Amino acid sequence: MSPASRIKSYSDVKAEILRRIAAKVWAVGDPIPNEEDLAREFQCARTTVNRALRELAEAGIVERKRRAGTRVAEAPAQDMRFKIPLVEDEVAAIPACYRYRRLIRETLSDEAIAHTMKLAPDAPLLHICALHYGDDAPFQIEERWINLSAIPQAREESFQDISANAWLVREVPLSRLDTQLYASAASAEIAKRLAIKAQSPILVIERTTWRADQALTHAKLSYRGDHKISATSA
Amino acid sequence: MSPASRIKSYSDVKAEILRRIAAKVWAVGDPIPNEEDLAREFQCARTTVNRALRELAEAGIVERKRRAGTRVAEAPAQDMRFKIPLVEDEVAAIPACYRYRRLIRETLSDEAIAHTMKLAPDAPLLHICALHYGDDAPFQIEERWINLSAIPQAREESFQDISANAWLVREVPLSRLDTQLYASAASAEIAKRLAIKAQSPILVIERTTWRADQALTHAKLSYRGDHKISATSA
DNA sequence: CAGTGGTCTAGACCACTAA
DNA sequence: TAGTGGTCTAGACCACTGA
Repeated sequence: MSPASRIKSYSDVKAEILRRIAAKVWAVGDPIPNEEDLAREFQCARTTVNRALRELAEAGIVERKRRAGTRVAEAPAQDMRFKIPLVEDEVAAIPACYRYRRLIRETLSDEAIAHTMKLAPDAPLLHICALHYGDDAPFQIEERWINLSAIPQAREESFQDISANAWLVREVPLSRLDTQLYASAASAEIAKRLAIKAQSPILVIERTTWRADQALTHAKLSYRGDHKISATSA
Repeated sequence: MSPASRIKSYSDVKAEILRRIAAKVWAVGDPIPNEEDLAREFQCARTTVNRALRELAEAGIVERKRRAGTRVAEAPAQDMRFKIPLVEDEVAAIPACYRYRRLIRETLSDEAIAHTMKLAPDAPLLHICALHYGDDAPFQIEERWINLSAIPQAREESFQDISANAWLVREVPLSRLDTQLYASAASAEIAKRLAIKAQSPILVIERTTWRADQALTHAKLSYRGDHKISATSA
């Protein structure tokens, strides 16, 4: 093998391991040497090799099991990180001029939403519907249901000047998100709001946010069909 | 503050920091103590605190700058990891019986695709079109263009029994992916293949895979509109 | 230019689990 | 039960960069 000429940092170790996998020195499914042996070969501390392998495992490149060792993963890295920024920033990045308009604010109960949020069918919800514009063209419809038992302070907020999304990011940081993404046909109402034809394809993101297994909010974000979500993965 | 009763591991440190952010002991935008001070408070090694903070920074919860210190991030963690598995596994997870059928295999040049792949307009491409079924219902259309200059060995493969996707994962591991995701209306041809009505909404994933800035393949994966992509994020 | 985070080291103990 | 990865420690040097 190569004399491990200048491998010093954990990222060097990562790069060298990636090189060997790409060059099929270690093929998919194959075991690779244990941390101690690699550390000896690369003349570095085991900690350094450990960090390299740990990060490769997080990225899905290798699979690690105690006692069984480390292997090149079978289905490497098919997962991607999509960045879903605040709409404000999304619009600003186009670039376009951002504008926000609240359409609806009401307190109600909704059986279907409550079910999704795992709440009692008659749980009190604050329902907000709003439009986000880019350069005066409708960009996204945000429909939001807030669990008032969990976030009572939402009662005090009009959401006239700040979107529920932005408010929640400030007010209730660090919630866990469940996200679903799918294509749908625009209903008459949605089509009107997005200024497209009824039955046009739209892209929908549905999200429920949780804190400690309690649902805080549910959101349905509708985009025109031509809206593209991008991601890059190493 | 709390006497830092039983904080021993880096994940305890993470949890405690998250707790303090959620409890607004440290509000969004605020600086938090440096690693040495935290290590003293938690009575652990700085390395332990470092790992906790590093992972929180990777997750977007905090922002770190040398000399300037660590702060609670302004727009915390709006990014998600979507897992896009091999179709085979996706179908098996439903669960349904997976079947594959190749529709087209041809060598051609395509200006638009070549442009996307940053190749010469007349670059030779291998074009594969195939259908993935779940329980005999069309599940996904895979259209694939392979850069034959980069992957000449694809000429030898019929893709009759193995999908381009599965073949590529084995043959060309570790490529970088660019992904785009959007909603569209089914063309007559696509509708027929997916056994849906023309103009129905479909979900499209387009992906280009790269190795060292050279495009290897481009893929267009079309799903019925009701197909949902899910993700969870801490 | 001083203080912060970034990383490496060498050694140790532990938890898990496959052989 | 032996071998692997998982983690902690204490100390050190370095790179960056904002006060």
